[in-house]
Amino acid sequence: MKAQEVIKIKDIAKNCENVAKLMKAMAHPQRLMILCHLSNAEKTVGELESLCSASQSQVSQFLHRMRLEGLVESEKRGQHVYYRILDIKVKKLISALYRIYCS
Amino acid sequence: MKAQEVIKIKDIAKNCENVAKLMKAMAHPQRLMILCHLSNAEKTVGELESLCSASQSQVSQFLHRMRLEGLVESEKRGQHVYYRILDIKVKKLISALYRIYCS
DNA sequence: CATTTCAATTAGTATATTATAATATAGTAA
DNA sequence: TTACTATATTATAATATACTAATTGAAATG
Repeated sequence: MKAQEVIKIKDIAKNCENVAKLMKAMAHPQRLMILCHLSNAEKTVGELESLCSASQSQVSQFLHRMRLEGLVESEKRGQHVYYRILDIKVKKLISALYRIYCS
Repeated sequence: MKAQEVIKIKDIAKNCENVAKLMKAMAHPQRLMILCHLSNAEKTVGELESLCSASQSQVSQFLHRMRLEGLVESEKRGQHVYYRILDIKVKKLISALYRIYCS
């Protein structure tokens, strides 16, 4: 991070609604975990279920919400539904979080 | 951003609770706006009130919450209470958001 | 066709969040 | 003391979110 990066408030202001909305959608331990897993590769609902130790219903509901908000997209192939990240901003943000928290 | 940065899930997993908590605290249009203003310089409650077009009560409650969660700290000087960002991670995250959304 | 598997949906309850309005406190100035 | 300014607190109502359990749907397999 640049030491003294000046945030131009006008630039942020017009985006605050959108940014806050995205953050809100991500701001849940298991939704965040789901996104982290998806940021590496697409996964099926069942895989996410065990990876995130959440119930089938919960995972399905989390994914539903995140699909509605444009964070992820799904595709049915064979007997599974594969989910992957749709919004590139989500990937960027996950990377940023990774750098901030895991370095 | 590196094109194909691999997120190590184990690293994230143990932090998901904390990261989600921080994001949740930031994930509100006006709280985010407050933090953006504070990321440039400390401000009084009254200043934030007009900068963020929120009611006195709202700003006070937002600040209270964010103080409880360790995002900001306050100091009384003269007749004003000055707030500033306490958690360096908040500054880093705001910078990251700025880069993602405003470039 | 019947069964199984994977996923989505629905309903119900509990909890959290938000906005608003009203009131309280603390410090300063007159 | 009174009045004023800055900030905090409280109560309430409306809305949103989260969790659980149960049901449903649809495709695949026997």
